[in-house]
Amino acid sequence: MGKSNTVEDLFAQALDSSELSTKQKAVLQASLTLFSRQGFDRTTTQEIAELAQVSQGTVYKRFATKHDILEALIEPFIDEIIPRLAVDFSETVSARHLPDFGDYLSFVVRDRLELVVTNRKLVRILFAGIFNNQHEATALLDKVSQAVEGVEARFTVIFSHYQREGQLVKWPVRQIVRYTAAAIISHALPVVLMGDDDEAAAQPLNLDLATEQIVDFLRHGLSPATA
Amino acid sequence: MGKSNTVEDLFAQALDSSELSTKQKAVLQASLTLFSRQGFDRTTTQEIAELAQVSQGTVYKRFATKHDILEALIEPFIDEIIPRLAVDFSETVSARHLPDFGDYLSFVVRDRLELVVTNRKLVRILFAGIFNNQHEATALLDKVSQAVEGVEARFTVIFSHYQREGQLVKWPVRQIVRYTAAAIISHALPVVLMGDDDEAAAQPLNLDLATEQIVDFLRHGLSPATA
Amino acid sequence: MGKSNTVEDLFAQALDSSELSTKQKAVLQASLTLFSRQGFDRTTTQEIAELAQVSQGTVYKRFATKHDILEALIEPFIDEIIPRLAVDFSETVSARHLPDFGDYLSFVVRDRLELVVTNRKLVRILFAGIFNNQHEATALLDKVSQAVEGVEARFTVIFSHYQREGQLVKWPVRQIVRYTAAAIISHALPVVLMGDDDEAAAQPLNLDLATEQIVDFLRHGLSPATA
Amino acid sequence: MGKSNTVEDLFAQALDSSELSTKQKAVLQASLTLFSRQGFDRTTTQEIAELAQVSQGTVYKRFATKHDILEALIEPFIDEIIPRLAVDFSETVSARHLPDFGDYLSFVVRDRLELVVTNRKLVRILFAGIFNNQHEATALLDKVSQAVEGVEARFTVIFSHYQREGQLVKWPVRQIVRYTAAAIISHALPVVLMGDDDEAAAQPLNLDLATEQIVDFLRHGLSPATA
DNA sequence: AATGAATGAGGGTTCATTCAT
DNA sequence: AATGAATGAACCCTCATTCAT
Repeated sequence: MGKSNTVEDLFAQALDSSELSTKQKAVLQASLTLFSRQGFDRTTTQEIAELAQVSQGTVYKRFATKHDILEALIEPFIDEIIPRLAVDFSETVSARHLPDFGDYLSFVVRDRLELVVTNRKLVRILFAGIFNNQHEATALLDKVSQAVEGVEARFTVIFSHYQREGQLVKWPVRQIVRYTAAAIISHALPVVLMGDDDEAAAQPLNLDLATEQIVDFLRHGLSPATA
Repeated sequence: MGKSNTVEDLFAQALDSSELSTKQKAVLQASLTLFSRQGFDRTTTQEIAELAQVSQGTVYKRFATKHDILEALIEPFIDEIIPRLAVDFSETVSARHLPDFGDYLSFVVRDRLELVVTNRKLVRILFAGIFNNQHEATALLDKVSQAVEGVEARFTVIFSHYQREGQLVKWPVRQIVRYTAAAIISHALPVVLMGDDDEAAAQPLNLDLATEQIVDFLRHGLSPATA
Repeated sequence: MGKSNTVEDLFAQALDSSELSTKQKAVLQASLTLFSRQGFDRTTTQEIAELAQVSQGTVYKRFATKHDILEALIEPFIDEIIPRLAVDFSETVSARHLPDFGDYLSFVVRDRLELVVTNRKLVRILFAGIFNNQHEATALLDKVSQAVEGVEARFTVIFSHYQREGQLVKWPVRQIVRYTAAAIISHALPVVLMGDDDEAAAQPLNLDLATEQIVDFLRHGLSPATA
Repeated sequence: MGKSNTVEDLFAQALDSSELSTKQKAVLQASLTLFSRQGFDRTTTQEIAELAQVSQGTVYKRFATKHDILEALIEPFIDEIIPRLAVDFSETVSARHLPDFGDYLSFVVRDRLELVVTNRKLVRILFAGIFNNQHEATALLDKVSQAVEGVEARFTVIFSHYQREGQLVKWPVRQIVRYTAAAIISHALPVVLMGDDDEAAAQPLNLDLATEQIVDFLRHGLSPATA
């Protein structure tokens, strides 16, 4: 059981646990699919009911409004998974004490890629919300900011190790994180944007290859040699 | 002045030229603001009419449907500006024959950053559309793909120059473009996501600083030295 | 003791007797309170179930529809209590043979006031139904008419006694009854309309004083002297 | 032009004036009829639209909610007509200086009867609301109380005149008003409760006869002679 | 060209009622 | 007898779109 399981488990937990009946879970699953496919506003509760093979009334038995369904999907992701993963993650890394920055990068990049790809429907919904609503955008950016701050110290420790050993440029943590994230997203974005209708084609990303390329890039940059 | 004007001019042209009356332009401007602020689906034609200080009937005098307004905003950006800029840009670059890859990067990065920041409302609308609708997403990805292909040859020429001189790693054009774009977006995203309600605070990005950081990153990468 | 018990007993009987389980009685009691407080249409079966501390299914175990609950509350009042009271009452009066019209009035007025106040929740429901629905109104007016007709002969006998002795004006029975009822209602209405949420404050009517005032009015009228 | 015109004019004014279009007035008229016939809660906006020969959307063009329609009907009656009539009325009476209490009573009773009968639909709606909702009941009782207080002084003046001349019992104003109102209502109630579907049969009350009976009652009371 | 009243299809939501456990 | 999850018809309301002026 590697990192990948953890991610999936956390999400599965969020859906499975709770006192949700089978039908309520079907409602959430259908909503996830439809919100992701055609957007929150263009998804009718009728459609949700049909896909979940449930009556419209059942949709409203547990969730008072359509927006509550959205929150039921997003909140566990925002409020639990993101911060928890951040902590788990940095703990795991320190524990392993990866001596080589390349190994560290491989680990981080692969883990993040997997997280995004696994939850790509949710990521799509999240981003749609952010781009659609400046309030949501600000609110989310704040949450992310706080989550990052909460674990920034850990990263500082980790990074300073590699920096002392001359394996990592001495930039502020945030800047290093930013470019790492950007490189990851540049690979993840097409996967996130592409349709999921054929669930079989849901793994169009070669995780190993992508990781290798990103790490290559992050280690050596575009320039083949330092001036 | 210089490049910046070009971008603005092109967009202004797209709005001014046409046979649009003052009121119709007000409609487009109001739609741009509202779609960007609260999303296409959550913007009513009533709201557009009010912000444009126009009757609801007037909105429909020129545009048959609400979606037509969206297209009137996006299409010039997609169909004309992007490809034209790509061409203009590569022509300008070849013409100038920047001998140093760093200079080239500075030029490219600053130009792109400015493009995104200037048109951030439109960018927001575009991304919201993409994340909200898998069809739109696929369609747009295709268009971008084609646009890139159209100018790929030019980039190949430019890049091979720097590559021959040992200033640029010998990766495929697409990969170089991808990471360049990713680094740019990592700086542009917060600006795009932040609200525009206070137009005065609309330039929270230090263009020079951001350009410098990105170029720094793209030239030397995270690693301070090559193994 | 005395008349008051009769009224309450009759109503209590109507609820207790039947083959109603404890829970079913709780349903009726909760319905009475809620229908009276917020109206039949604005009371949900959910609310009834909650106030009765019973599941929604239980509500429907005994009563096929929500309207059946209403009928279960109203019908005993309409079909049994009103006519029976009318009979009991006129019998009691004849039996006692009150020689003075003032004494007769005191007896009648107090009895009626008590009846209305004791059953004010039901009265509220009844009136709401009447004002809300012209069919119900007509139907009820008919029933009341019939009930009155049924005992009109008795009243005629009683009244003619007082009329012969010069204690009562020689108006038709209906007219005498009408004004008596009107005077009673003018005192009972505020009590009926006021809220019952604080059951302790449920007796804001001084029965003795009200009776005295009404009798005073009915005996002497507004004019202090006859022309 | 007698009193009757004044009452009708006031109500007509309330509907006609305002900046209501023909269709909006039709909506109000249809709502008045339907609310009165079958109650507010059992009237659908669909039915209102149909009776008003208007689309459902039109109903909501001027009134944001169904409840707003109710208020648009009731508020002018409560907030303007009632207090205004009270003032107009007492002024008229003082001006005329009716020397005989019987004449005064005739005037008052006829005027009130006419008011209630003319606006019987509204009265029905008002009472339904009161009996259906304890909050509304309390609120309305307060308003009525205030309105009465506002003109109580005038009545005191008028009444004391008759009282000094031995034409009126020396009871508090409120009590005299109460029994007068009760007697009026006892005649008006059947008319209010009866259906209006056949508008031709809308005058089932002989105004002259009813007035005469009530005045008779109020002057001499049930007792043919004072002890 | 512009207006704004009018339309009506369709959406989110409620709630009386049913039924498997 | 009792439960409470499930149902689905119907309701209030919204909003893109039309059209007479």
